[in-house]
Amino acid sequence: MSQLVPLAMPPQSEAQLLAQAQQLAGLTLGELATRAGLPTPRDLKRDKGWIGVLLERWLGASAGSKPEQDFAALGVELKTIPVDSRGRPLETTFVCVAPLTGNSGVSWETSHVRHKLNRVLWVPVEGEREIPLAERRVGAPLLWSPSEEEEQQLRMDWEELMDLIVLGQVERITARHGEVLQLRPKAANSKALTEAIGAHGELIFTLPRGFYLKKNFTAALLARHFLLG
DNA sequence: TTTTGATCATAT
DNA sequence: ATATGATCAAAA
Repeated sequence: MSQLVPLAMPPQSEAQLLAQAQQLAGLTLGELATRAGLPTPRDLKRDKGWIGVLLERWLGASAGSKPEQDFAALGVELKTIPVDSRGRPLETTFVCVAPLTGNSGVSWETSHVRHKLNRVLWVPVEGEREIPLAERRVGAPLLWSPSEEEEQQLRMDWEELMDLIVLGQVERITARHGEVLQLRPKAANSKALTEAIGAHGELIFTLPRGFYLKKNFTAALLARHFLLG
């Protein structure tokens, strides 16, 4: 009999990671926070990453803001995803910041997007704002890697977006570009600027951007899990 | 109601 | 400023 406690060390195998995640399914965020010794905020307005941090603790992720996969030894990334009562995503999923300079010769194969998404533990969490944060339940986890079709979709969008960035068109990119992967601001606020390439090859300053998975993509991946799994 | 653009907290 | 964790909220 193993008791329900946060993993004190990183899991040693995918099986151990998945088993721990499965133990959490059905429990509320309030229970998990209490048992992890964390206070539960009234809402997420000023604690947007709180659920992710809470689940990192429970699953023994190498804590904090290291530029690594959450489970470096396993090559696995953790993503919590807010879902509605039917299991459909309520938000897009941030993947990583987009490199706006130094992109000569970059390829999909060596991209940060592909690396981050190579292996992901998805943990759905009830996300409707009508449900008090402490009462929201954790769902069944899904250990996922992109199918050939999914990788192809991601690669097409990534290449389109990166082409525009390299050609100095970053400021013409909107969230409407891309079928499954989009580029949107990822910054503290609209005054934070970073270097990029301008339309005439010059250095410009623009908002930092991030790659996000659109809801159609994550919805399909979760649906496949719930229908087949 | 849904999506796009903006934003919040923390550590380094 | 960048990287971690994302959700908020104005606009369409």
